[in-house]
Amino acid sequence: MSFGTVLKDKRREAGVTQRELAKSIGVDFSYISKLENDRLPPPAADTIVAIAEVLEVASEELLAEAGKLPDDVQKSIGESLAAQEFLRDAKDFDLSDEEWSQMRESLRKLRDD
Amino acid sequence: MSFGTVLKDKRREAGVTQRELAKSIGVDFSYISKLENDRLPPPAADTIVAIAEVLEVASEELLAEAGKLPDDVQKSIGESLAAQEFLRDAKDFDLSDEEWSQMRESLRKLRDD
DNA sequence: TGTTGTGTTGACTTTCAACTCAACATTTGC
DNA sequence: GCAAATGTTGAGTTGAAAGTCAACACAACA
Repeated sequence: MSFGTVLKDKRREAGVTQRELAKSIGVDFSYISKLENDRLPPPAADTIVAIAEVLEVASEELLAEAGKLPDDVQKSIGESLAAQEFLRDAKDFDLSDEEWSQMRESLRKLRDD
Repeated sequence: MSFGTVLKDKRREAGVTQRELAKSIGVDFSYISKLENDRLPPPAADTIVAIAEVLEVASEELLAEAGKLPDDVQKSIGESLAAQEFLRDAKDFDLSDEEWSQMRESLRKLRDD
């Protein structure tokens, strides 16, 4: 499932035309067409987030398909040495979805005093 | 402490000239000069990693100063929906260094059964 | 049948990242 | 104090990201 395929499916589920979607995020409609047919690489993270908002889907879904991180997340973890160290380890461990989910739990526990 | 300042300090500590460093990573020496004086934005993540290797410093240190993630980490977490969800939460929590360190501990515990 | 709404394609543009090249300036060792 | 080593600066290059614009295709339906 490519980014284009997912985008096309989600857009249709939302009952929106390419022209409508394009207008509401401020790009040319032909650009949407090319994305849906994988003629162009996925757009910038901001644009993906804007698309997700219009189509009312979780932005992470489209972002992951595109292999991009939202800009704010990218910035906050990129600037933190401690976060970088964590991510290096996490990458080396090659966590499963289930394990990432458990890490989310650990996060929550860290905070719910 | 800018990227340039850190680079200059680390390079001098390593006892290496701009021309030597430049040659060993395959860029022009004038580029190193501009980086050290913050006349240009930090280089691509790959280049930063290459610099760190030559200077024998932990790449994370320079990467964090530049606000960049190494390409392999970027790729592996960018493509994972579960990782994205974790990072969204982590960013919202705005973890301290100490807390990131604890998360690393949780990671380790997840694996050493 | 023709016109309206929707999607596709090719060629081009604009901006930026990541540099290089040539010239000049400054510092350091003798 | 001068020559060699080292560092700085301005202008230009190259390639890729993120699109635009104009033209055409196609389906459907009045």
